[in-house]
Amino acid sequence: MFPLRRALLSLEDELLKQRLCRTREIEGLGYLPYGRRFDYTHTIPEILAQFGAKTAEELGPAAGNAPRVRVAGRVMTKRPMGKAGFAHLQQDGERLQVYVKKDAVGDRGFQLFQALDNGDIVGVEGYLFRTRTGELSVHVEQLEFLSKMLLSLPEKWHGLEDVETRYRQRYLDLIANPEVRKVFVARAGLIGSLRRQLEARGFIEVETPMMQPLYGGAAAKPFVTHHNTLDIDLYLRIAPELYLKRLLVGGLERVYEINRNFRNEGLSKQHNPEFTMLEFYQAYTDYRGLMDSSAELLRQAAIDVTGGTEVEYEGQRLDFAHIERYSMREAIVHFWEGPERPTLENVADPDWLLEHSAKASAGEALADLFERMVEHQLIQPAMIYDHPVETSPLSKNKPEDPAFVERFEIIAAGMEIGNAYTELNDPQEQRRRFEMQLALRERGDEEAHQMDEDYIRALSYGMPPAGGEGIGIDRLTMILTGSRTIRDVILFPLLRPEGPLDLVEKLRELGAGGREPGAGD
RNA sequence: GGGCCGGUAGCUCAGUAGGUAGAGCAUAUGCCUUUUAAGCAUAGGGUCGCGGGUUCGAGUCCCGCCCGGCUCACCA
Repeated sequence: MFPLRRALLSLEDELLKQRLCRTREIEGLGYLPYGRRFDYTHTIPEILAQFGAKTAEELGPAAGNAPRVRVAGRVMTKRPMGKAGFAHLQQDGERLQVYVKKDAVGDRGFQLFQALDNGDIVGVEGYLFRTRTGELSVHVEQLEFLSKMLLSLPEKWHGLEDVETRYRQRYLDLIANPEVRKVFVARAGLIGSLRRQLEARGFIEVETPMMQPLYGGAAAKPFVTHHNTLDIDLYLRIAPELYLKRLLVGGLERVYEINRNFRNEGLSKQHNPEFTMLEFYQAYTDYRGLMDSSAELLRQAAIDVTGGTEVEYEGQRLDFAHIERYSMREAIVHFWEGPERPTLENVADPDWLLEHSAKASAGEALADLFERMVEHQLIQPAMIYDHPVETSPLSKNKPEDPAFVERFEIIAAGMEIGNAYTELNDPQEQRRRFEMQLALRERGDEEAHQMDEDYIRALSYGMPPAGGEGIGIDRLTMILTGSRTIRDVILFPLLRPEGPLDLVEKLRELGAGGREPGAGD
């Protein structure tokens, strides 16, 4: 019986088969196809930095004092020419050319060079020189094999363009598209900058539960999971806020956490279900104090990541050295989009507000108008302060106007990138706010805050007056790196799972020396 | 979830009016000891996202589905 299968190998199978043969060939030459430790003298970027400006004369005569180096990298291009050849090795997003000549590496070394495929990882030892065309290169005297690429590299000229593949196989994106690496290096730089600045101000980094029995600190739908031994449902946190403020009660007066939040909501250019937030809490300050300190935090972060305070984003220059401040009412009047620009009297008039929004209360209507008519107009970084109490269940009231709270949001490029307020520390008032939220919940608002009695208990032990702030790391990274979508600043953004790949089966078949178990004859 | 757009060789892309599926890169073989999108010659490589329908004939037209992108809704 002949099992049904395609008569010919597909191209992909053929490439895989060829490369598995190559693996045996490399073994036959006495090299490990998956090598071991390789001590290099320089990384490729180090070589380029150190010797990139040196002339051929400065590098020295070939056999003489030319700098000797050991470097490793992935073969990105290979140009064999008879009994010699060139290749570019890539490491840390940068490339260095190597020149491999049969006379210099010997028969076995040159056979290995001939067996190299694009994508393989090798180590070389030799001396630096400049080619006839002037390119800094390693004249290889010893070649070592470090790792085999069995599949094939994306096209050398266009790189990897397919967005879906870029996200699903980010490693390929990182190999093929050097600018992608820069984005993630910048992201790490942003987080480093924020940590350094906070540490310098006496903040300590803490970690609070990601799995919580009650979810709070934001208005969002949660993910639910289950702990078997305790047999309880837990929520992946939508925010760390209520835990961080418990730490204020405990006397950790300056704390911060940089970690993931999870919100079970839609995906968009600005939303990924898991996203990274910096939250920090500082005892004895208030939202005015935070406005000043976060202006400095952002200014310095922009400098640390981009080298300056002005950032180009989607054709606009954003200036992080001058962050304007508007009250929410002022912002609505100032940035109103469309006809019939309201006056400050209008936006202070509950009747006018309720006429212009479908929301149930004047405060919610104000916030609704701000989001609908104004937020996306705020391109330059801005702080919008004095939010209505209805939408801010954890913020402290303004003493002169209890319908408003001491809160501000940081908006840039039309996106909310931060949210901060003077923390409500009165347990009685907090209880009333939770009760307001419960009333909303009973009216069907799934995202209204839950009653968190343990949090009320913590406040009842006395929380110092404090200010707290959250900054969306992903969105800030977008702005500082010019990324149009949040998926471009998250290494592995959420996608629907793809179907079976069949790779394991192919490897099983080809791994058995190309024989197909059950193929019969 | 709605609307619009897309999925063709490993990669980047063409594919006219419905008439035997193409290019470049990559791969294989040969030549080539300073090339660089190396070059020259030759060759192989396709479930046209999946399934159904219309038709003598479908990559192309129709229907359903899968995956992705944009957008709207949602996301205080």
